[in-house]
Amino acid sequence: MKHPLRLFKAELFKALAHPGRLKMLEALKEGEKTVSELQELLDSEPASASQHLAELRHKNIVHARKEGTTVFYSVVDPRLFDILEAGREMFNNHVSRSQEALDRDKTEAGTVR
Amino acid sequence: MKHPLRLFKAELFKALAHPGRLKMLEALKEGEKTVSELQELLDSEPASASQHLAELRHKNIVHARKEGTTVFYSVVDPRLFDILEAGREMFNNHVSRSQEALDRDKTEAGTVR
DNA sequence: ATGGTATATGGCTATAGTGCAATATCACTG
DNA sequence: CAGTGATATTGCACTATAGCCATATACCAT
Repeated sequence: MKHPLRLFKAELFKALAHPGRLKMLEALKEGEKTVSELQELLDSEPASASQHLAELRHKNIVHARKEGTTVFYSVVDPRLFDILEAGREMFNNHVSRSQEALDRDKTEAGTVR
Repeated sequence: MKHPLRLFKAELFKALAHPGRLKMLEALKEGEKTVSELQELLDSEPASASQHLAELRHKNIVHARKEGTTVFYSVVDPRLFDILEAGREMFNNHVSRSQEALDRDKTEAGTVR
């Protein structure tokens, strides 16, 4: 393979690049959740959630534990939550910057040149 | 908008979900780079790199500074590098786990049951 | 059978890569 | 200093591939 690390990262971020999957993963921060619980988070068909979970499973981002007929999911590496957290921070910074830009423009608009 | 934070994250990770863009962003850890320099990292047409940069630009992940005919790119929020770093750690953990699994299987294979 | 999940398939949209044209700036040269 | 060419970067049109959702079907433990 050409560059395993970069390919892994690309696959990882691809797995995170979807609001539904993000929502489910965020929910898993509290610990194990059943498929049914995760499905309820998404406003789409149950099968859809199952497909998203399969993707996360295949990339070894989550682990499935079967107990009777119900399946419990959990994230494999807690480091994942750091990534999600950093993403949130970047969002906050992004909003701050936008706000500052707005303020700056407003001020300049009222300035006599 | 439904949930700006999650949408932002999804867009962010989508932007990172490509080996070429990752490579360019990683290179920007050292500081500003020109488009030409970044293009050389990718083994594809110059136009391709330019499009990827445009995508990163539109999502406010990188900033473009024009000087004459050459354009210098830099990342807007250094927190991005933490995400990349966490991704790398997850890769390392992933390989470790795989290796352990292999060792375990090997041992079990040689074990009389 | 039924409940809880998973997979297969088809249609639709989005994204990637390529080749080529367009624009902008700089460096010459006449 | 107009004209020409070289360089840097972007935009556009096209084709190919990948992702998403929904419907339908299969699995598996009770």
